[in-house]
Amino acid sequence: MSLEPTDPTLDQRQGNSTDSEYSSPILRVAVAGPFFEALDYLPPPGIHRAALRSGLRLLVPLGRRRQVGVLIGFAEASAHPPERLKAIECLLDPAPLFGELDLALLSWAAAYYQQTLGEVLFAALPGPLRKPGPLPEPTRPGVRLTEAGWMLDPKALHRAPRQHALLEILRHAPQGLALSDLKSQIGELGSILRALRAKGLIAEVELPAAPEGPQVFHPAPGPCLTPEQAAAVQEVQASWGRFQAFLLEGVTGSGKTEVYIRLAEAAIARGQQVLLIVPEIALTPQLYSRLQTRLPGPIAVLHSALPERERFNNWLNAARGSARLILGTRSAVLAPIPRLGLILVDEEHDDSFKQQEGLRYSGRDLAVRRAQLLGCPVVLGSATPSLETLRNAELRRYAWLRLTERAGGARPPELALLDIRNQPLAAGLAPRLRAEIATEINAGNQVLLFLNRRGYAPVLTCHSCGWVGECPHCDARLTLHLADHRLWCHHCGWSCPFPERCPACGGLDLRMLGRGTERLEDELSRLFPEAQIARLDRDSTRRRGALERVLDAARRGEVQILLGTQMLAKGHHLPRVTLVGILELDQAFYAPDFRAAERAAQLIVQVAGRAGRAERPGRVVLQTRHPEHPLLQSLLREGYLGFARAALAERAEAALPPFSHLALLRAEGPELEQAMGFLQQARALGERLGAEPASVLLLGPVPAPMERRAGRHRAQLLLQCARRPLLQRFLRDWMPQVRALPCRQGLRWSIDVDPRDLM
DNA sequence: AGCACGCCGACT
DNA sequence: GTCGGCGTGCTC
Repeated sequence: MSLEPTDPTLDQRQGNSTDSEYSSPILRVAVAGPFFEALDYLPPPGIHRAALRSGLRLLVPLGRRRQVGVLIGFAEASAHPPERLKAIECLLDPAPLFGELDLALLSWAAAYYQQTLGEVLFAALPGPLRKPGPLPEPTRPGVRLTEAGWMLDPKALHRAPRQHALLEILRHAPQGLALSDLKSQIGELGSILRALRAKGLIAEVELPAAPEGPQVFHPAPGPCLTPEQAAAVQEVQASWGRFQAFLLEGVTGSGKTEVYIRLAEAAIARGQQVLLIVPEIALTPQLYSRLQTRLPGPIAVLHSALPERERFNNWLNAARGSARLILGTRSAVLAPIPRLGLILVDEEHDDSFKQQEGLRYSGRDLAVRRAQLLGCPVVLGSATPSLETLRNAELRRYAWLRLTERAGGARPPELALLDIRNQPLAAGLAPRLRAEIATEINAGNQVLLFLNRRGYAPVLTCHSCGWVGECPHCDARLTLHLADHRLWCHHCGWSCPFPERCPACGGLDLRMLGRGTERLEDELSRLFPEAQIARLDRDSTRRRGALERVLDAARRGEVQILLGTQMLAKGHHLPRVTLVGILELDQAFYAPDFRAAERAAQLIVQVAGRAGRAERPGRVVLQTRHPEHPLLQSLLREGYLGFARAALAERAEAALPPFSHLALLRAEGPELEQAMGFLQQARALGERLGAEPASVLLLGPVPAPMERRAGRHRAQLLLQCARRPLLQRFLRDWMPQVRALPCRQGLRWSIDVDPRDLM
């Protein structure tokens, strides 16, 4: 029978026909591609209507290609010309991967962040499911005996007992055994496997993943809750089954994690799944092992650094409901979780929740939105809540839970400003800080020094002619790294060998100005020759496990001075530290970026939180040339909340977030004029949109703060609006027009809704 | 994003 | 005379 209606009157008849093929509704399908809305398809012939359920992956024809799509809904009619509708090719999954609420979240995210549905979808799907193919069965890596392995005389390996033992075990498992099972039987086996593989006795196999059914666990008992923790747990439990956002404001060491665990326990006991998102991959292993001893049932870890297969298995366990707790970084908030009943966001203030490339979204904000869609509680935890979350708590949109005591009765660190104007500095340290460091070291304590700049020196200059080393591709100075004797651009990654002579005048008097962590380490070793010094920054921790090694050494007390960048601020337990010195954070309080002061205050409090976590009291010394700065003063006198109050007053004054909402249109190209021209046109379109959304302010375009970066010239147009819905409506009307603008060669642009910074 | 179509320079 | 450069436009 023909399915080619060309006459619209035919359509009429077909609409009324009883033939199910003609009366079937339109399928709305999200496909990977530049589509901001779902595409309409016809059902495939010969498939029963009931088999078509939203959340299924489909194979759809698109142009002359076939693409993966996800069925997100049904419609009675299509806006697309009916004769041009195609039928879907086939179903790819036996059962839907996404539930209605998962899909609602993804569609909402695409619309809110002005991204294509496909982009959001692909961010939500693990790699193997993005390819057009049936749902692969989850596997885990294993080994089995080869032909040679079976033939081998067991006596042949009498001089390698461990290899022999492994072969004996494998003889009883013709299908092979999973590496994880082998490991639990004979411990570390990397070298044994390598040896046997080299002899051709074993081969790798893919084994079916163990079914992650409910297992019998005997969770370790937790500590007694403090009254504050108990109250927090109780208050969240009072809102089971309905939407409520909570700010869990807990000073460092107050036991926020214990509150998460108790809540997760309770949700799991109700048969629900729990989502816990954390800002950094580095924080997951520690947290994972702690959760594992306390919570029943499988935990699925989801982050991008996981091997693809493992990530896929875990994703599937989340999607099929067998994982009880999903622990992940921001992208985990997009994963389908059918019985999700509680969402926890740890360190909610952290910038890394906002993805900066490609799909720009805030994991934290999506977590709140997801809880709202689901009707469940969401807990945002932090010692230093973001100003927007504090504002929401102040307005009672979020319930405000506070943990003010440190668990175990540890004293909070004392914060002091040290005015370094007119002070003779050595290694960048004022005499008083040097003296305090010496005292602590001599008393057998640890000192932590924070300097947020890696490398040896941020500037290399010629004393004869004034030449300064600059990146050929960026508007930035080159940082000198002595370890590899090179100059590096920290913005684009370009580098060159350290010059022998001045490239401009040939002079030999090249001087290194300023100080990074590498130089600080160098100078400290001369100031405190007997002290063991360890440095933690991206350069020193490049090798796998280096970070943990240094932290372990510090915890064992083998290190007296620990110095590093903001890497030090992130949740690591350093109970022996009694003195924290913060060098050079002044720039942050005067930086053009409106969030710089907030970030600096958070950093100070977080770094301070490393000190005196055990029975030893901690002291924090902040070196500054601006001890009178009002924000610094409020932080010193009234703590983080006092700072936040002052900073919020400044934001209100300037109508900056959270008192307004922003979107940033960025453009970059080989020439600045192109980028500016594009934004100029975009602005003109916005102005013509005119009268009604006049409440949206268009500011710019202006060149970006660092105009040239990686050889490209960048500019930006800022949108500011007092009310989020108005800004959203404006974007909805404006962006389609912006997308239609001609995009001349080499020009790239992107829209960033709720930008974290304006750089 | 792919992958077509389309209209102008250096090759057999 | 073609092979191929990537500018423009479409995909339900």
